[in-house]
Amino acid sequence: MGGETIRKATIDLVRENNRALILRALRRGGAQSRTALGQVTGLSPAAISGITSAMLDEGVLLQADGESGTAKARGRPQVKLSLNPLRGCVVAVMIAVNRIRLKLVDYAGKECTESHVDVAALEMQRGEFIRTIGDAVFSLLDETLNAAGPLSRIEVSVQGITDGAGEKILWSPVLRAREIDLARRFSRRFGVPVSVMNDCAAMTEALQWIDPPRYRERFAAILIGYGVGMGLFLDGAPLVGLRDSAVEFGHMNHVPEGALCRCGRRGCVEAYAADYAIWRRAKGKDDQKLVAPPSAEEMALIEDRARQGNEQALAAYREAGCAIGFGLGRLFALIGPVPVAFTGSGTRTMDLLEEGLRDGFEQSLVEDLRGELVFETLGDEAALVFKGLAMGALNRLDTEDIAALQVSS
Amino acid sequence: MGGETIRKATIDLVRENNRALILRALRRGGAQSRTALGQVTGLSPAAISGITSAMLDEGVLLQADGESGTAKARGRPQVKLSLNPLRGCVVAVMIAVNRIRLKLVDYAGKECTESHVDVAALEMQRGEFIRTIGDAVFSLLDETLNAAGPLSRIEVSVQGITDGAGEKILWSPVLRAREIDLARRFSRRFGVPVSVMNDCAAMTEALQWIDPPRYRERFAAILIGYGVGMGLFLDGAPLVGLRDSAVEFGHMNHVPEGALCRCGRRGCVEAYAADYAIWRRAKGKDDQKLVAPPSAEEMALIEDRARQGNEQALAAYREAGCAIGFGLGRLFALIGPVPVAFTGSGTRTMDLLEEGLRDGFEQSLVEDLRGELVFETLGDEAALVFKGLAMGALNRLDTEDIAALQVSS
DNA sequence: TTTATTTATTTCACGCTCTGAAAAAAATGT
DNA sequence: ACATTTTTTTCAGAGCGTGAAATAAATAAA
Repeated sequence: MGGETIRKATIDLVRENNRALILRALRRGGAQSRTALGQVTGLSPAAISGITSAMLDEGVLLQADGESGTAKARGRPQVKLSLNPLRGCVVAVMIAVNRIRLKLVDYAGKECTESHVDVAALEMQRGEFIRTIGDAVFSLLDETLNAAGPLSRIEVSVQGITDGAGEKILWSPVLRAREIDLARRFSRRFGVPVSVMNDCAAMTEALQWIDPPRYRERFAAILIGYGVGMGLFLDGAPLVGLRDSAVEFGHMNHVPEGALCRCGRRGCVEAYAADYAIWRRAKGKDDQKLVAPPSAEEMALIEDRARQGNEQALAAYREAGCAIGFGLGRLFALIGPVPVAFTGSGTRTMDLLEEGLRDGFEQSLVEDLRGELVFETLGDEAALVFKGLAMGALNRLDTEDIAALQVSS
Repeated sequence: MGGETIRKATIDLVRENNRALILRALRRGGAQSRTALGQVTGLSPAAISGITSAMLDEGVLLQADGESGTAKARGRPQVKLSLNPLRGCVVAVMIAVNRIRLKLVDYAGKECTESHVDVAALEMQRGEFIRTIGDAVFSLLDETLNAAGPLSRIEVSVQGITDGAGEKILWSPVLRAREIDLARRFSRRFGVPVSVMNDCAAMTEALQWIDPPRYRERFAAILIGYGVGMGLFLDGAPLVGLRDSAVEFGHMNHVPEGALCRCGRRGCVEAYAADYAIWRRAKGKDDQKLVAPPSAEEMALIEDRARQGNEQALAAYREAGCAIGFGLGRLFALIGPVPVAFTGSGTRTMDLLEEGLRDGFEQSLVEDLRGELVFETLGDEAALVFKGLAMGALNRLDTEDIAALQVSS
């Protein structure tokens, strides 16, 4: 309301805005006729006609010349327009512990090819690491051949902290190097825009496309597993810090002077809710001693024990849930209640966490006015992250590159 | 980046945007020549000429016909344009405990008249309360006579919770009634748009105008006194909840199962940092018992005692600061570090709070990466609130009413 | 098979925007 | 009185969306 930086508007801005409007309608609603686009966007038939014919010429759109979907209607049949898959493609890169996964998605949003590289990233030098990813992208492009258009964007996700501009990895628990300027290095090598984002931020972009009624203006995505991460979507965009990717829910303090966290401080949410925290609590270890990250098998053992009624294991899950619940309560105290999506390996035991979670939430909740805690648990976080990376990249491609009017034409 | 709802753009949008741009330049930079406006906005001389001549005709702008500020320059002298004070006026209403204060500000931003009504708001019925404020606005308008233009907007602030749309007071500690729909009632009586906002939200709007270099994109305003409130400015606009005014920093949990708060829950920041919390701690009272709000004299007594080295009093201030420090650390964990402005009666003892504040902040801080805690203490909160109300109202008047092109013309 | 009807899309005149260049205005210097 | 300098206005030009009319492409009816 107060201080958005307004910029000068020219006539071009109108066209760019309306081009983006039409692209978004097609991306969200799939192939549509010009008439349908007119209804969705509110633009006049004349405007739709002008804009789409330009985009057809540019090779951005495709006209469904063949059959008409709506047969035997009375008048002239609608001709459906769709995004041209060959207009370009984006590559989504997900950096995980010891494995880099890649997917290539065409302009229409279809996943074409994928690959992965197993690497000991924690032991790699910055240069080698960057080269490895670059080579993997190159191979994937090679493999795709002519199944998709030319590379248009690369989008990278990583667990950890990226910079606010989406250019660098500042720090990641899965990497040894710091301050890795992926964007500059890759955009030089591939000649296309490159962004880096936190994996939880990528998940929020995905949720928006997967379940728009629920995840619309404001919502949060929480990843529980090796650590605890959060992506926050606020007023139509992922919240990103001015200097870094912000949203360090896992390292928000839960209890002053509380349990020891990997980060060296005490009482972080993560020190109660991450794998290692649950494990050490269930094992009755000193919560002021750090433990090595437990394996999936070890966590399964703890889970079994809890399900068999072991008090200490149950308490570990309860306290983990409680830390998250208090954290959510504190978040809601600051930005109001928002729907939450949980993912990650830690959500396998969501039923064990839930009691503590609701308990902690209730205790830290401000007012009964504030509405209920609305959350759901989503399975495969990797699929979410990829979806978010791809849709984010395509969306930026639409608005920044394709909707934008070329200076020379 | 992801999902801003784009709307259809027409040619009118361009004009409206550029009109708003020029109005903002004049409001921020004071009277300026057309040339200067061109440099600030980036618009061509032709565009500036067209827009300003329309606004002069409409009576929005005023031309400084008399002397030229920059004498004896070589060429044709610049003619300064300014906002026409008589274009309209706004009334800012600040609802405080037992006193309602009003200021009338002309379109150019000058405070014209002010008044106040002493009322026992806590004992008033909804209808009587609304009528009392309305009458006060009426009297103020009467008193102003022709010193300002016609009433264009009313902006009301209140301590407590307003709705997200800025129409109702949902709950306030200084009022008995709930769900007071001021906007509808007043806009019917006065025939102008009316907004209601939380007092801390108003302060953020003020900070933006008072010290733009420091308070630009993101910052927080914290009011310490009878209670603890916060206004959060995020990406160019005050953060407001979807259903209510959100940002309940004072009732964000500090310690699970902690001290008893006025709100009935335990461990809220306010239960450590508000007047009554400091008082009861310094007096060695049970922190699980609520106490009546201490008077200014009683608080001064506690302050004296602390300054004389009384351990218990010092601890009260230290713990109050600590609660705020932890709260800030948690806020920063979620949205990244932002500059903070403190106001309110509680800041008289900022020196006593500061040690605990920095201590708590350090303990809850995530990384040394995250930058230092930058804050300042500002004196008179009422002045800030009024400034915020007035500038907010004028800004909305500019963008929503004056920049907007009339349908019939 | 031909004609009427219906619906989708395109075309065109119009009014609006900003821009760039040229013209006009208003001061000072010579 | 004329040249110079700077500000402001004017005007042609290109681009945009709109609304109305024209065109296209199908089915239903004759």
